[in-house]
Amino acid sequence: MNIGDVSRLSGLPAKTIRYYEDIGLIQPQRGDNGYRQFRDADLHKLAFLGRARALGFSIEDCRTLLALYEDGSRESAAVKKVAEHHLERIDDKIAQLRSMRATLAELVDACAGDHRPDCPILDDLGAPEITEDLQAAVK
Amino acid sequence: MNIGDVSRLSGLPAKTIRYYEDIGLIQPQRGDNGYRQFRDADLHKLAFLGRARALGFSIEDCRTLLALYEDGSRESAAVKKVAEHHLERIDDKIAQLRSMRATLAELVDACAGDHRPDCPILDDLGAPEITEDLQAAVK
DNA sequence: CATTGACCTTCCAGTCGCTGGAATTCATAA
DNA sequence: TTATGAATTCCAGCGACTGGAAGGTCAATG
Repeated sequence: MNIGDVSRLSGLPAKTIRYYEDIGLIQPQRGDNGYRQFRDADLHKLAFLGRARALGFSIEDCRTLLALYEDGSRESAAVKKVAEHHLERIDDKIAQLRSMRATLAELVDACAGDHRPDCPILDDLGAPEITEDLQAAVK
Repeated sequence: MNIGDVSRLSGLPAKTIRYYEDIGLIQPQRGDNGYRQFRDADLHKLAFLGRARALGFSIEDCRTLLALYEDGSRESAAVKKVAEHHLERIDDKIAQLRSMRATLAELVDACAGDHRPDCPILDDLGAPEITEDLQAAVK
């Protein structure tokens, strides 16, 4: 199989596949013409990588997971540890985004969004210690 | 004020402040010794940028917001539009992360995490079409 | 006056995970 | 033969910084 075929089959761009070879995630053989020759095992690895990346695992995590995948004597605890750690990072990120979202939604709600210049969003960015709530509390 | 002072006051690393000057977000003056001289207005801008970045706005959004902030004749609709667009991107990101999280949590739950090699996480990454649910459905 | 140490400067390189583009070669069909 | 498409390598760029090297400046101390 040439790179175009595995690209179509795995759903990964050819550029990405070459990059994965560059960083040592896969080692496809080469034909006489210099073209990469992919076997089923290579395609399988690429599909594995595509799915791990879709779950948000970093490339280094993917490298680890792939090694565990190929190691018949692995302990599932090792895999679970990687996944749990990643899960925590995802949770952290979600929490951070939700906090941003909450603040931003409040500001968007408070903004008239008309032709006038008055804008609670800019007010907050310019001086967050004087928010509507605080102003209300002071009055 | 020197860069160390504004760094402490704004909470932004000095490196970041220099970077913001590089990309034209701020234009501090220079003293005879070549040191950047920050005025209150510069500090104010930096604080504004720090808060906008903390809400996840891109640098280009920040540039836009700063321009609107300094334009007394802006329309709040313009600000709101930027913020709403950003809110949508945040929502997209949260949705994507939650989807990842759900899949990953399922897999982590299904994994014994002991000394044995059997691992539903690797099974799924290796061949997602045969998940536990599907296996159950087939049986 | 010399030295120390904190602070400032610029510039270059690296991060992460690709992605785009240029220049070139190879394969295949009309 | 020629056109087209697919493959190759290499270099550069994205966003938003961050680290580090090499050197200049400042204030205080011995």
